[in-house]
Amino acid sequence: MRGASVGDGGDASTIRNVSIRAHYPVRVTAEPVETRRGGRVRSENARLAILDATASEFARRGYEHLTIEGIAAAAGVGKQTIYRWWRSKGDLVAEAVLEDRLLGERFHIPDTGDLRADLATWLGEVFGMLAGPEGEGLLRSLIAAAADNADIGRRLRERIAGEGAGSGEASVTDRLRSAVAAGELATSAPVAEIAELLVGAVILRALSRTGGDREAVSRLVAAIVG
Amino acid sequence: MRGASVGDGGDASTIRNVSIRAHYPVRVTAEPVETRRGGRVRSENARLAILDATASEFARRGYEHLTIEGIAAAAGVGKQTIYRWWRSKGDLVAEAVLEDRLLGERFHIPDTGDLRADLATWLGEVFGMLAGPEGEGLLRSLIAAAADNADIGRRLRERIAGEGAGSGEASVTDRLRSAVAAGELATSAPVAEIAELLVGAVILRALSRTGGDREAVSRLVAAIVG
Amino acid sequence: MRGASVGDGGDASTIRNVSIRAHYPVRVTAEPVETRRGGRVRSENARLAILDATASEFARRGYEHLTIEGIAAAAGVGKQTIYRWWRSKGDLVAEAVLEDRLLGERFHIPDTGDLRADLATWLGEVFGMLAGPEGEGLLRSLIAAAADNADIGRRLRERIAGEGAGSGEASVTDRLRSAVAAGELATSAPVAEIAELLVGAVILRALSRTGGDREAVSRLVAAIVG
Amino acid sequence: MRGASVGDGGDASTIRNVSIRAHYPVRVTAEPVETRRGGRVRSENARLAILDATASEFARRGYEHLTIEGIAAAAGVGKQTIYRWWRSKGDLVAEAVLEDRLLGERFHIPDTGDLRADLATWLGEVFGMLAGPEGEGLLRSLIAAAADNADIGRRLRERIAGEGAGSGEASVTDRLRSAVAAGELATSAPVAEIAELLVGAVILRALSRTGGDREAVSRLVAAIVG
DNA sequence: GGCTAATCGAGACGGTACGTCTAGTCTTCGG
DNA sequence: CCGAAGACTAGACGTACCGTCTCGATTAGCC
Repeated sequence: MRGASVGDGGDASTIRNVSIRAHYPVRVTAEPVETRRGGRVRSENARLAILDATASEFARRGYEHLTIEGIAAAAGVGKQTIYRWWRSKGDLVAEAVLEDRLLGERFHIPDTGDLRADLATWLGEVFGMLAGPEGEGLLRSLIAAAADNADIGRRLRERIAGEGAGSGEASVTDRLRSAVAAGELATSAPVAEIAELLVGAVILRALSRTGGDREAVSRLVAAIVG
Repeated sequence: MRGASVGDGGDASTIRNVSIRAHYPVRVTAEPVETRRGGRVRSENARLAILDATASEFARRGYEHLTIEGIAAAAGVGKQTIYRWWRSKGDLVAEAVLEDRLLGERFHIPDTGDLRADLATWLGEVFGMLAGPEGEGLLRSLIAAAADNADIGRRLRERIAGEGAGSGEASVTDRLRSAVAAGELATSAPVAEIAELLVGAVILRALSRTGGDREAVSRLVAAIVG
Repeated sequence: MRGASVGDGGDASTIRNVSIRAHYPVRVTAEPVETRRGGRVRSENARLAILDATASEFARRGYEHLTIEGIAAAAGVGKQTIYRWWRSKGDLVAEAVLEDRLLGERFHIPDTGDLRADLATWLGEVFGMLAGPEGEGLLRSLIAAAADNADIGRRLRERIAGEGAGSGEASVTDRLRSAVAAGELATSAPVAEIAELLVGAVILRALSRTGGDREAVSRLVAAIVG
Repeated sequence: MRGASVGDGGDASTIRNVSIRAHYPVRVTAEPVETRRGGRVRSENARLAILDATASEFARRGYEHLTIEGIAAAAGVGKQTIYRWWRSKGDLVAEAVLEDRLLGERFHIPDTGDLRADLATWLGEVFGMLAGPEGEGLLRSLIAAAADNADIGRRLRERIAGEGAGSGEASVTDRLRSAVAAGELATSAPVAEIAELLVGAVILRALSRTGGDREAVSRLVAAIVG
């Protein structure tokens, strides 16, 4: 299936993020960058089409079966346009993760004031997602991607366990800090470590296909913030 | 590079394990198994050569760059002999993991009587292995393999976090139980959950390429068995 | 599709021909052959099943796509039973041709007393067969077989052009001789050469996919026995 | 044995013929061909290397044992480049025959003014070639190829028996016409049929491995142009 | 009736080649 | 110079057969 051609009208008005690599016309930083001489500028349309295609192909086929050719076809783009700006599919997926095209709101953790309940709710949701058919392979695909590409690994950790996850999404660490502020957790509580252990357990469950019922969830919560 | 041919002299005297699939002459169980009619029996030599080659290729190139052709060549075996007995490289690696060809003693956890110290030692070693060049990709490759193949995921969990890891290797859970028996840990301690959280954290560290110094290790230990 | 097993009841009562190779129980020649000691005798059932399967597979798929495995399966026979008695599929087809399993009556030439008319009839039939869907590939497959295997080539020539074609089938040469005897052709007529030229033309037409209408046929006949 | 890589420098200055298929830059016809948009053009270097390799492999191993992989390796070309432009080895050989890479001057027929002598000379040479070791399999391989592929069959017939054989090579028909013009043969002589019968006889001799001494040759000539 | 020996169906073995797919690079045209 | 298109070399994929090598099970002739 071949997507419609992107065209290249140049109406790059909907820039959503900043590219990782240099030689990009629209930038946040003000540095002039070796003042390019002549030549057509990079097409923002193409870039977005590629990232969109990456996200949808990733969701559809998983990281392992992701192909550059498939992405190029789905994006209506030449392969070279991808290779010109990204070194590998790992890079590509890393940027898609960075732009929050893959995780979405799937790892949102609530804040009702009751930390243990919130953690249980969150874990329950995530485990449910793992069991479900649609999200079944998503997290595992992300894990495979992270195993392959350092940037993805780092970003995945920041996004879920880290602090200041960006994109307005609260991470587990953020929720724990909120609990400390609310007096639910001791000030001395090792917030970062707890988050790390919790997220690690989720990943292990994803890898071992071990579902988790309500009781398993509460036992896990009790073990870490008992 | 082509390995020497396996030959097939039939001197399969060093059987190390039991095959996963049926139709195999040497078995532990006494069941006669649908009494074969005709046909040469499966070559144990070929099976072992394939698993050995799988292990060494895996260590050398990682799961993603593992090729069936490479394994066949290294094992001195026809490709069909692999495809006859395993459906995919995932299956192949799963059996190699099952037969302890990949992990070896790398995740051995000591038992000196001091649980916290032992856990710290173990975490330190594992983190060190992650940082080192040789084991650098090993765990991440195993994670990728587990993301791809359910059997590998399950087996990996059992082997490291599970109980009765088999092969005489003690798992984290085993060590924790020993601590409970020694009175170091309360009888009510959620042993399985602690092991899971700990192993999960290791996997997360592997994915995020986050090293861990001595202090980070002790903070992690304190957070979980403080 | 696997043919029913041949069984091996030993009721080899319907022997139709003599095997090419030695070590066969039923023979014309009386030589005792290195007096075998013990051992099971060759199964005539298996031999016939193999030749039948060869013929039907040949008709169905042609010489190029004939496979030993296919024949073995269709005959309900082990591959080794084929390799024990024939060296190649060429040998196998050669014996099938020898036993008239492939040509049948397809190249029968009539004898009405009018040589030219008979030749025209014969050529017309053969050309018609070439055009038809069923016999379309048959002659070409035989040609391919002959190109591959000397025995087949020789036998094919004998059977169609040669004298004493055996099997009660009259060859072109036989028909020409009959014409000489009837005074239709001069005693000095180069019978063998005429037959050769005629059959060669048929083969060339088969290879070049050149059909031949009634007129083309009579022109050919006129050119050779004008 | 792997041929040197073709490179692709674009110095395709020695174009020898016109490709069969479309989408090719160098053409005789002036038709603009659906005005290509983008895309690298077909490499003439690769095309020639493939056809050369086909010819040499054909001569060396014969049609049956010709392999696409062998040709690709000998031509220093990827397999896909072959499959992109030809559907089968039959197609490939057909184009090689079309470009006169296989027959060469081997079937050249002399014209001394004495038709019968010339035919005898020609037949003698061809039969000699059939007997010799180098050309032994060549004609039979071509026959096998023709049996497999219609284009080859047609072309083979044109080239040897047909008129206006192209490539400046005179065919048997051409020689017969010359004899008619010289008054050696009656104007009413069925030139085409005589050529066909003669060439057919040659093919039959090739298939049946029947050599032909001087006398056999003259008998054949006498039978057809007596 | 046991022994010896060669056959039978069956099917695993090391290999070769198939035709397809994708990687990453290179080359064309058009904007 | 960018971008779409698409040909290029390279090499792995999973399948089909090759011809060989065991298997257990028959089935003869000879003791």
